[in-house]
Amino acid sequence: MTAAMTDSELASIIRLSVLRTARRLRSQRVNTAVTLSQLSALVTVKKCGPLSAGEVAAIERVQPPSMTKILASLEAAELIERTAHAEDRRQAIISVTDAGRRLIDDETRARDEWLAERLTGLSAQDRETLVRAAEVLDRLGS
Amino acid sequence: MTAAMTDSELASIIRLSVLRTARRLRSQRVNTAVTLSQLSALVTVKKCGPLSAGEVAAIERVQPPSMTKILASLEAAELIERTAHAEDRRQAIISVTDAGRRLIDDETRARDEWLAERLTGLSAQDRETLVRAAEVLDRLGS
DNA sequence: TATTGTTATACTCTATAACTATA
DNA sequence: TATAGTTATAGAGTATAACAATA
Repeated sequence: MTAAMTDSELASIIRLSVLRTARRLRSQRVNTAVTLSQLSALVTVKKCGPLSAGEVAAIERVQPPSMTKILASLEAAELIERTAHAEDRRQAIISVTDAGRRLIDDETRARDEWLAERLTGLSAQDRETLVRAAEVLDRLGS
Repeated sequence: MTAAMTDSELASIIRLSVLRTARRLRSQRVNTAVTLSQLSALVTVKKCGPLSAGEVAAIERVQPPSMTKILASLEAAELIERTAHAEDRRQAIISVTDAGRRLIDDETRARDEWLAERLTGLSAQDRETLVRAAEVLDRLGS
């Protein structure tokens, strides 16, 4: 039956499912320290090493002005820091502070509680499906 | 390797993937007739038959005041209509108008274009994974 | 009193347009 | 001129608290 599904039908199913799941994840206000968008950017900087603001925006798939705001709040909270670029004074190299690393650990754990609880009830096959789907979704946009 | 993955690790992967995909889907401003949240509610009313406002909010997993706004805009655009409930005058029964049905067809096609384009490039196995993942995700929150 | 829904308000998220500083 | 980033502004999306109407 999946074989008979058109791209448009498949797209509709995925779109609605992703939208609703994202809504539920975003509404998990477990800890008011940082928002989900801030946490996501912070994780990216930690994972992908020191980056310029533009590079973080590209990876997170938001426009530069949106990232400016996110980074400003992270910097104000001393979760990231900026150091001068050696050759280009327009750019600043952004890296995660020790406090940022600690917060990622705490916040990720707290935020994932809701999701992890439900994942516990899944079969090994369902879990495998989700891991593969995450990989496929990430590949879609690149 | 998936077997060795903790719930928290799995949750992180899914959370980031869903967040970024949702961002991309939402930013698809292909047609300014309705927003993605409005379209989603409209599709729900069409699919699940005539519903009260509270029922739509529950299915869409938003709080009642959020749905009030969404429904008000849909009604102003004459995409839905309300009829009195036979027994309970607090409720109004919401249904999709003919214009609403036409808009769903047009808008869904336009919005899914971006996604459908990318889905075309996927293997049958990847498509199958996405369909199954959508089912698992929908099941998670219920 | 309990339930359904709305109004008032505020905050998050994100975008586009215009601007500054540097290359 | 072109590029990296920021500031200004606005609109979408959603929530909580307080309220009104009806059961």
